[in-house]
Amino acid sequence: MAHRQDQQRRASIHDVASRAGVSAATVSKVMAGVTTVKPENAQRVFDAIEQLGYRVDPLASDMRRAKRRIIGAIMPEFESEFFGQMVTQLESMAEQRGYTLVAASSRESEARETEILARMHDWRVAGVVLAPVRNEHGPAAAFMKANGMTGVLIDRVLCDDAFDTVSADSAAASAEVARELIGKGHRHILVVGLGEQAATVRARLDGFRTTALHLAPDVRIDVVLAETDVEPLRAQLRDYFDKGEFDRGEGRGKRPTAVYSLFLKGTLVALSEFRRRGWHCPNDISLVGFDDAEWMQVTWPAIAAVVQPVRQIAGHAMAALFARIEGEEGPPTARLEPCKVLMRESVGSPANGPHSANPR
Amino acid sequence: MAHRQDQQRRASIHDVASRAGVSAATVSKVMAGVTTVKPENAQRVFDAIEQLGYRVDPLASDMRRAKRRIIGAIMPEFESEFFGQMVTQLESMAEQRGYTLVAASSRESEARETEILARMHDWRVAGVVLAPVRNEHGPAAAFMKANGMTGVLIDRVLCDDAFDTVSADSAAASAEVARELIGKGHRHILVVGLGEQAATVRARLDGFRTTALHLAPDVRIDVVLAETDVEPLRAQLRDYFDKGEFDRGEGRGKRPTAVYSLFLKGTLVALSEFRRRGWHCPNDISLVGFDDAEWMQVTWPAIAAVVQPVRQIAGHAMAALFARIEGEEGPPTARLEPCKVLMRESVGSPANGPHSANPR
DNA sequence: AGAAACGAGTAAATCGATTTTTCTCGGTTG
DNA sequence: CAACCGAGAAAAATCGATTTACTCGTTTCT
Repeated sequence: MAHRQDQQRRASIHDVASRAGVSAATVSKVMAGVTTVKPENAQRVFDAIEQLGYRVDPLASDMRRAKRRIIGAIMPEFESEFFGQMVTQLESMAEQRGYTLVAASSRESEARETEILARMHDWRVAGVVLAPVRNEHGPAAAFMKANGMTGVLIDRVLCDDAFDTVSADSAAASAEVARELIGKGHRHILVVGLGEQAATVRARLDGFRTTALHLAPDVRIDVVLAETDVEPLRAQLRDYFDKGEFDRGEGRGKRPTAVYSLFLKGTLVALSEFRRRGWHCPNDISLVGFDDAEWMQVTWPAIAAVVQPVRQIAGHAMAALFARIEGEEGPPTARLEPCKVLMRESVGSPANGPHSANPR
Repeated sequence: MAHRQDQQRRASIHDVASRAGVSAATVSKVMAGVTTVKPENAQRVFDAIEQLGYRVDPLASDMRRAKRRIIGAIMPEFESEFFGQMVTQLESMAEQRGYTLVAASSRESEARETEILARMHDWRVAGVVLAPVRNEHGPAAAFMKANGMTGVLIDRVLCDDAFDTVSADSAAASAEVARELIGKGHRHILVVGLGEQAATVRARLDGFRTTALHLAPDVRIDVVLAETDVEPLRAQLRDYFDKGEFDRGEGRGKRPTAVYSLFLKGTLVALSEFRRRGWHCPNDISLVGFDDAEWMQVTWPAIAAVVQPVRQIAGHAMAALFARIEGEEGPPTARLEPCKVLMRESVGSPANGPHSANPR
């Protein structure tokens, strides 16, 4: 049972050394597993460590090396399942290698992002996993480049000439969504998105549009994109539905029969706008959203969604990062991880629905 | 424009000192704002800092002090909105005071919780915000006590004899839920919960039961509690509904007319069980859940929920923690922050619903 | 005038570990 | 018998900032 100092200051390597009757250097060697130590002395050191409850101070230990055993992670936010899972994954992988993960949220601000990065640079982190607010061309990536930091970009990126990137294959997933919707007979689809500048949103939109037009050249695709905030998007969406003549009961001539949201918040906004109008899925309108969430399969109806492979993204990001930390050279890689599209009840065929604006 | 060393090793305080033609001690004093420095020298120091792009190494800076400017935060998980917001808040408050927040997730395991805590102790963090997996009597709190660590307990706690605690006033909120449900005429209510050992779950259950029985002594309250995992709860819940004679169409004699979930996951489980049976809220059954989530107000129907005051909890936790760090003495305080109860559409009156098991 | 006080600054110790260099001692070799 | 070798361990340097203790001048007070 090792409890000596209790709330006093903790034992240092010198305390261990003097108790074992050797020098601090020897203790260090024993802990590092160097073999040129007499077994007898090694045993005395182990005993002393045990008795004093000694543990290495990671701060002091890191002092001398240029790269500290710390990994920084910068996420746009912590509130969503996606980034929550991402941090959890990253944390456990960093831990496995004896690194400490320090996570910070940029709160969707590029200025803050750069600030955090500068602070992490101050800490001389070994590497950074950056999920940029917009895309790979922001000031944060530039900062990393300018300061020779080691890092990996994830999520809202496609590829970069300086850093490895890992993200979901948005384009492929969107193409599949397009196939599904077109296949079900939808010919007028509204795409809503948030974050006009996000690399992923662009890829999702293009992937969807290309495939949809290819499969059904007569399809009409409307787009409502907002820059950053959710409220402008809500306003624009409301406007879109108000200005169109969808509520005049002319049947399905003008009103979209399906909505594809490129972002989780967009799905929420679309849903709440449907509610405001008394529209139900899938009878009045179909809905698919990028990004899955736990609640989507328990609501009525269950919401169809594109599931991002969080584990894979985190795994490959960390693998790439540690490879670079260990000195791997070579051109940056750009990885795209395949998504799963879960077609749930919120998607139906336009033929089945009344597509009227009157609930019940 | 300060970019000299680029990817080389960064400037240290000695580099600044030699460039300014003073000693390192003087540089340190200038940065600390000590007034006994000749303005001329101070200026030279500032210039050198500017030119070299010098920034203090927080690691080295912390080396000498017993308590480092690091705050540890341990949450049961990162995936939920609640803890996500909590971490975001804690982070920004730590930052404001020039501290770095290191967040870790115990993944609902007490063993991991203690491990993380030990690692944070190694880092000699100035303080810890611990959201324990179960309650204030776990091994983690004991570890903190035994090692004289400074800390605050939040969320799944009531009060403690060694640490300040801050949590939502679960009992009061549950009492309000009881008032609402009883007021609407419900006389047979099912309470579902997860985490039998969590301090908060107990408080929520007791608060609800006491008030409900007080207002309507004839009320029947059934309880389905599962220990830790969500799957056993789902099984128990299914069992509960199967064994009862609720599906036999005997009207509202035996079937509960409302469900109160004590935990977010419980709300999801309840909802999915309703779906499986084709029950709709609020016509077939009413639902209120502890813990709010963004999606709850956009689904159809919107789910009634108890909103925890995350900001207040985080704020008071940090205030208490920093007070202790700065040496405040005195007995530990136990704070209960008031919740808001949002009665949304998922709650109705039993008189209005068919309470039949057949949907549509 | 001499002592005390003060202003401005520096060298050196310190924090706790790691790493390089140096030293010691027993044994071997020429 | 001196030179050499090598295992094992101690001493010292290092990492970068802070802090203590101390050194000069200069001014002020008695």
